[in-house]
Amino acid sequence: MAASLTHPRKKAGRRKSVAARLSRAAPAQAEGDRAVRSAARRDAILSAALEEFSARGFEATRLDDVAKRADVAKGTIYLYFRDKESLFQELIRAMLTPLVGTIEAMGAADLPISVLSERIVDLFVREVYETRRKDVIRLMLSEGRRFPKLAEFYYREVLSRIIAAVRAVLRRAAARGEVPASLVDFPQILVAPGLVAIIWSGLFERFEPLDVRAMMKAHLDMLFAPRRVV
Amino acid sequence: MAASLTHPRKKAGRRKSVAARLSRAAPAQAEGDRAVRSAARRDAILSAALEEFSARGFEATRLDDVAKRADVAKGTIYLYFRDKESLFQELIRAMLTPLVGTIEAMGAADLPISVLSERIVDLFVREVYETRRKDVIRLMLSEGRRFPKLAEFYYREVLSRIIAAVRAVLRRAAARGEVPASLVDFPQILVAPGLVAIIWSGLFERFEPLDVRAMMKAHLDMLFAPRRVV
DNA sequence: CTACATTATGACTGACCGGTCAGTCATATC
DNA sequence: GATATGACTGACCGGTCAGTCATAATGTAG
Repeated sequence: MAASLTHPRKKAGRRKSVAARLSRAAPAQAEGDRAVRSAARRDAILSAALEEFSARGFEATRLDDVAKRADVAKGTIYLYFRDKESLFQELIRAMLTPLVGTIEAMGAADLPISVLSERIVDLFVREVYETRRKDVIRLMLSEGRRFPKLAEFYYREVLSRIIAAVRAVLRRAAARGEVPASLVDFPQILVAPGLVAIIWSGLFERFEPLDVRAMMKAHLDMLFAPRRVV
Repeated sequence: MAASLTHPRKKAGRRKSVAARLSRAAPAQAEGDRAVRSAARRDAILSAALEEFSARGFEATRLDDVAKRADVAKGTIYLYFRDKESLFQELIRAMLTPLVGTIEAMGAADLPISVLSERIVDLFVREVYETRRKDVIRLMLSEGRRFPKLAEFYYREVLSRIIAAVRAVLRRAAARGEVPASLVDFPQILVAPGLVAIIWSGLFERFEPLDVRAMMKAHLDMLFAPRRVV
């Protein structure tokens, strides 16, 4: 499965010719071939959906457009997903679930604050901000409210685990006196500027650009600065 | 116009009877009476729109429902607003514009950081978080992307002025060494937890409640804590 | 009280779109 | 070569809803 979601929106001739080409190329794995092509289609649909949903939002996205973009008939979508909402949720799940492991891994290594700070910024910028995940998170923020199921899934499977990992790191750092203890109570503070940057980039970037890296760095420097008084 | 936006959703009999009642009650100010009733209707519509929009989002909100809630026929809405989008934008404008003055006023007084910190939290909680403005800001975040005009208006008339006011305060504080200089470059950091709290309350409050006051307090304490090194 | 103006109404229209399903055709199987 | 399979298609249907407009109610002036 492992959705690649990169499908480069090829014009492509009729499916006929594609199939014809493939049929002789790999006659051995008829079974596997099917599965592969099926997964590819699913990915194409998810990728098209990502594009459309993040450009227009859930309600305004037409499944006709998703189909067109994925080079697929509308009916095909319904072979892979129960309905529009299901497609939407699947998209978010596929994009955000992998983040958890990455972050938990980072939390496992017990690093000094100075290194950690850099890692956090890097992880966020490279794995989220410069990625389609930025759009997916934006979608989550915008539409989550109208999909309680989705919000719940996201909280249970993603957010709560990320929070737990971050807390663990913060707790150790706090014990060493590297960060204020109250940060352990509100790990949200740590990521707040990241979220604000995502929002800002969608709404106001064109009026006033924002240097995410610099902002996060500045923020972490403030949080992690050595104190006179604890 | 000064939209009150509080209209308590009265069932109310047919307009006929209301008018009949009023017609004898205040015959003197025919002119003023009209203007007053007209403004009241406008407010009723805005108030109903706020309710519906913030419950369902822009696209999913039916003008039929807004009309019903405002105790008005659908056509009446079109006497006061050009179209659905116009109603939406007007709503946001009416709710958020007043904030600017309040914040600029706060910025004018040159207060020590300890007092200021408290004021900021208080202002946010009392004027936004415990208010319908929270919902309006949520709407702005969710839908702003699909209304570039709205985002631009909001940036020009509200955000940029708030940022300017906040920057002025921060600059003075930084000069006194009370806050890190980099905070002047990224005033967004100051409000980031407030925004996160708004988002959180909409999506995850039911799983894990969040004490906004405490979080903002904690955050500001970190930003404003005395440093060993500048 | 009549005539005219203003304001309000809600039935109606037409575009739009999610979801369906009868039919097609490439491929697999015999 | 003949037959079976099921992935795929896209025209179509039914419901929805923003926006319109003919009509009605209310208010004003003479």
